Amino acid sequence: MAKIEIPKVYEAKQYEDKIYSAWEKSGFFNPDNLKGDPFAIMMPPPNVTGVLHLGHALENALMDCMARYQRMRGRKVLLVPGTDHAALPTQAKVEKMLMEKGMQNPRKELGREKLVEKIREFAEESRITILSQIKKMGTSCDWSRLAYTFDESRNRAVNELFCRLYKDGLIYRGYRVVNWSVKGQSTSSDDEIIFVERPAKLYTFKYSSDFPIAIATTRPETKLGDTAVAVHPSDARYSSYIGQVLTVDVGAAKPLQIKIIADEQVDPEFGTGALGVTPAHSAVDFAMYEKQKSKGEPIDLIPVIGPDGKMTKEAGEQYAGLSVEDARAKFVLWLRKQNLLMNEEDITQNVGTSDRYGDVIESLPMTQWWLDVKKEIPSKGKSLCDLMREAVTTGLDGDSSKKVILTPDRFTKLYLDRVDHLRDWCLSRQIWWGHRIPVWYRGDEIFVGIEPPTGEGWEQDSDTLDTWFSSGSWTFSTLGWPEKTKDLKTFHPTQWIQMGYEILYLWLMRMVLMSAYALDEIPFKDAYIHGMLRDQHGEKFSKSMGNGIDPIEVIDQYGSDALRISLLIGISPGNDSRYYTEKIESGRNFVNKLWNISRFVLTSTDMLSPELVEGVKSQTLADRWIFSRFATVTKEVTDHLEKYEFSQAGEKLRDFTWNEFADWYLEIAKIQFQDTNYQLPTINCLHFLLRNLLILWHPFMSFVTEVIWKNLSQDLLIVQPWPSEKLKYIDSNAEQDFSRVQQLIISIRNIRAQYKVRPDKKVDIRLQSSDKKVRQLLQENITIIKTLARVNDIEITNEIAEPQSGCALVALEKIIIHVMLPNEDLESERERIEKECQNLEVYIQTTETKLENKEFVSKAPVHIVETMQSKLQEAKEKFETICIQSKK
RNA sequence: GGACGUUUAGCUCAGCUGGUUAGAGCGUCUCGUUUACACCGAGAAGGUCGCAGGUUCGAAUCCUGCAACGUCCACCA
Repeated sequence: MAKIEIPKVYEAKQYEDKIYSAWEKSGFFNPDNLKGDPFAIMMPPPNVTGVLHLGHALENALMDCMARYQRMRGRKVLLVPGTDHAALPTQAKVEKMLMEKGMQNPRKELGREKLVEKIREFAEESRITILSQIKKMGTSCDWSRLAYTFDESRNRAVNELFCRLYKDGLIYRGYRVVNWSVKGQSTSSDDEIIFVERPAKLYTFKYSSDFPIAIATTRPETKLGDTAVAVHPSDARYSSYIGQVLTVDVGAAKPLQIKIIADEQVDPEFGTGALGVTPAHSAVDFAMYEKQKSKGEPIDLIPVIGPDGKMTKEAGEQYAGLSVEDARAKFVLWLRKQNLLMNEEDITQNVGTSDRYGDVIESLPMTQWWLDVKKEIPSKGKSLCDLMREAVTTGLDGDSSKKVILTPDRFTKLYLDRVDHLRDWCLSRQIWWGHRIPVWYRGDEIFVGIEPPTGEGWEQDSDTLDTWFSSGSWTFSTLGWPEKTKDLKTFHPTQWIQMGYEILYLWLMRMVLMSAYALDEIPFKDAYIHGMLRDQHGEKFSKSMGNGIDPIEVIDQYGSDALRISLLIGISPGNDSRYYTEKIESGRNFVNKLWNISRFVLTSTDMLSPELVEGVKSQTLADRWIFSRFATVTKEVTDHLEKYEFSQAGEKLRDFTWNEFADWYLEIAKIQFQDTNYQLPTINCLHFLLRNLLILWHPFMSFVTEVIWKNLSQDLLIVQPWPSEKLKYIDSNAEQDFSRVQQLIISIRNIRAQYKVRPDKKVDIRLQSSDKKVRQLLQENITIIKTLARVNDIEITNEIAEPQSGCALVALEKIIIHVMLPNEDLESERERIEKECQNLEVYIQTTETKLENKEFVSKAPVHIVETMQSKLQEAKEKFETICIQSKK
């Protein structure tokens, strides 16, 4: 059989694309071609606002590692790929691009149809890029089930959900205060507001000179729409005024009717302890407005700011049409002139801004579509909030099999806190890129339905739905819901999902809500929450910082596997991690190491028949040792992966591969090749271990393992069965014995290095042990010791010999090593021994003290005490031989 | 104002339910062109585990307090 030619260096670029197509062609990405219990993972669909960044590379690494592991474990794995149309962010992005190209107002200039077309073009381009990037990352997803949050079947799911929720009375149309972006000319949800700190002025004033209560505000211009003053019910200063209505004229269109109301939420300590209530322009004040209404003591609501961000007619002639800032200045000036302004104070305040348009969010009253999260669902007797709470605590309906487990656990608490603070969700957006609200109007008539109504004159609501409304149904809309498909039955609820903590509220909660409502199911059993990827200084990656890194460039340079392994190792769930060049270089180095390990195994041995590999028989100590270690590591890696401890699994596997298999076993295999008795079994061991290592590594480094595998088998690695925990290989005697030999070799190397013995110079040694078994062990492994420690002559003896001059002395457990130094250096040898003796003395002393402590001996577990005793004994023996003997 | 996270070797981080003399990668130092690999090999140096208390026979690990950094939340108008 011809020898195999394998290049010295693994060039990832040459193989990756070919391997990916081979996988695709094989059909194993599609669970229909697999057997076993279903295991579904839904890919968090990347937004088509842009292309993938390093964070996505981390996500793909996590998902694909899990998918491949489960597939090899014999599960019917479905990983659904997809993208998100990201309604408002995408429209905002395209509008911005159009404006940069010179357009003033894209919506006006293009109109609905043309603008949507522009956005679609952009989105399609992004989608195509994203999908190809996912392939570059090696993600083993089922492309036949590719989904898009904005495609037809997802639209059907969205409409169906909307209609059901409407029929259950959970979706309603209401005139309420919304978060309004003037720049974006649209509402946004509470979750899409970013609070930024900025300096502001807190003005304290009275509405009129005879008004009994002063109020404080940072938004004086909104006070033109005040209809109440709220005080704390137990605030003695103001209690006598509660219930009174006072009329003031501050220059608004009509004199204001200010009612003094009591509200628990007012902080008597802040400002004057009285709050000017502007129901139209504050969510908090609006809540008071509603409270008053339900109490039967209504107050008015006067919008003084319009959707264009300008003051309205209600604000009064002199203010109408002014910008908020101008109106504020003018109103403050007026207050000052009237001598009503009592104080001006610089403070910092948190102001909400639109996450996409960046402008300050105005609170305005508008008629919008809302989802009531607190209202009882007729058929269930509980609210959507209740369902969300149940899903992570008791399980839905108290069924613990319907419980979502978050990893790490601490996110459960954050989730629950959030559920408690949830307010009704504003669903409608005044943008055009998105699922159009399935509601039609004709005069006063309203029609809500999946299909448009029949008859003349109906007009569909021009608004679209919040983008998260469609992503919320992702786990089941991707499986064909509302049809009762086979996929839905097989794969829902899904098993596992991963996502960053930044979308825990935005997405995870909404998926739980939708799934619990529509299917009475949780969307997934396990959610793994990962941290954010940051740059080397711990800064967020961002466009404006210019520190972005293109994952595809990294893959081009270092390979997909190197990127993957460097993202997976050294992370812990929920915590941020840093990305830097050294990390990926060491990933690349390891990939190459595995490549060269394989190169050695494959080129230095002829190809073997599979039968021979299966019938492997380990013979030597080294064989038994490496098999035992392999079995232990297999079990550890499996256990870690079962617990989603990717990093630890990878680390253990790397340590085994590099520090044990390559550094020790491979070197010993070279020695065993020299002996015809061991040659064949050694080759066999190498092949067996290589095969299994490739399997264990496959979830972490899919490409390179598959490339190497080609040399071993006709079949693809992707569906090879995961090695069962070959516990029969575990051999603690072999591990102990081998470790003795290792210690010995390391000690000799150590002495050689210390005394600068040239590498080509072999030394003579004498090994003394009173233990017959140990002497036998040394004798059996004498060739290994000679070769790896570069030793010429070894004398193994029972006799306690006087150390000769020019000889270094090292004591190991049950072995004393005499290394004959070619160049005598008595001075440094004495120093070395003295240092060693000091260490031993300290250790012996502290250990003896511990063991003399009766409480320790009586209370500590037996094995701890026993280990300590034997360690002490050993140390004492060492001390005896080295320190006392050498002093003679 | 709350909540959460982080603080371990020069750097980046592991260390699960408390138990051998605290680990890894990178970097540093010394030596090395041994036919798998210099994207390598051999060896070494380097840590009072943020601070102060407490619980315990025993604490990096559990409890309390404090500090620094970070993140999220909240209506301080």
